Amino acid sequence: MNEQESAAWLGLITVCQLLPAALDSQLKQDSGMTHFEFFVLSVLRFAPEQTMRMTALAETTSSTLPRLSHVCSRLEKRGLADRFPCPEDGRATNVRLTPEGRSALVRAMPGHLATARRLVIDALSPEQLDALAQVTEVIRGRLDGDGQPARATPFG
Amino acid sequence: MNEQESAAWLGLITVCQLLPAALDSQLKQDSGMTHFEFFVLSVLRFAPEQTMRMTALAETTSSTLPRLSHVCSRLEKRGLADRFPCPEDGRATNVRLTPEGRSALVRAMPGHLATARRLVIDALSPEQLDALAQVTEVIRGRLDGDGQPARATPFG
DNA sequence: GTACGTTACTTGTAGCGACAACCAAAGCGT
DNA sequence: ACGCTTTGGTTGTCGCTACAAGTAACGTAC
Repeated sequence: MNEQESAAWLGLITVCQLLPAALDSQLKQDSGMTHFEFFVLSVLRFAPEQTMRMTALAETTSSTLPRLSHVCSRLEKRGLADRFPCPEDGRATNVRLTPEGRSALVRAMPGHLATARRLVIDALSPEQLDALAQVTEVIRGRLDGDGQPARATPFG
Repeated sequence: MNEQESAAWLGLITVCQLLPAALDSQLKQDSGMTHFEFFVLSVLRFAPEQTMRMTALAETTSSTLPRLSHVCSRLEKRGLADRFPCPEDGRATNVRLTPEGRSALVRAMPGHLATARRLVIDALSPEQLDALAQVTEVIRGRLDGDGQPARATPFG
């Protein structure tokens, strides 16, 4: 690894360690919820009927099904969401954002948005934002197409 | 948040969620250690005498002291590191990389490096790597100077 | 219609990190 | 020398996530 590469790598893993902690900390303190919980509620909010299947929700939140299941249990216990069996598929479960969930989300929004701006968005130029979006998209592609590929050349 | 901003933000938090998991998974599977443990060993390796104070190690690994303490306990239990009181300061503790720790690190290196290349480094152009290094550096600065500032204007 | 495999979730367990409480040694003022 | 504060670290508890195992419903082949 040359100097440029290790600078980028070290920077990335450092941010990956610190940023989630900072987001969790702010949301936990100000709104009593995890960043992941916040994210789940956010996604639900823009779904039709504020409702989604567990699998779909897990996919769009880049999470695993067990994790989401646990999180939904907590949200349900707090009255922020509720689950009911899917009418069309007896195996599936639907999660729905409750009015309380929606209002909790709305209350949490400004503080979280301010944090996002302060820590990241307002710190970067438009060009840097663009570059960040591109870079993260590329990495996301690699992470999705994971498993054990490794060889990318057509002659592998 | 405009489209550009939300693309960058969403991309970043997604990567922050997936990348650490991927790194942990690979290292756990192939070498039986966490990415953070690997990182700690890596830092120790290049310290004089392969030795560092807990506080200094916590700082350079961007971690908290309690966390590092727990991790060092585990490493010590596995014989990869050992701790001894600092001669110059009775309050302080020194951590040292053992020969076994060094060899475990060396064994884990190639696989981890390959993963880093596959998921991130080889996926990006030199310009993108540069941009990534810059962006993460800026964010790191914001995260460090955290606490409760928020107001940056001289008239705040 | 029944056996088999797959899909969709849930639950239990174990491990790691955050936070707070704690203890001990230094530094400092008097 | 004596307290007070600060610094350096450890320990205990709780909450969250990963992983594995379990359950239930669906689809399909026979």
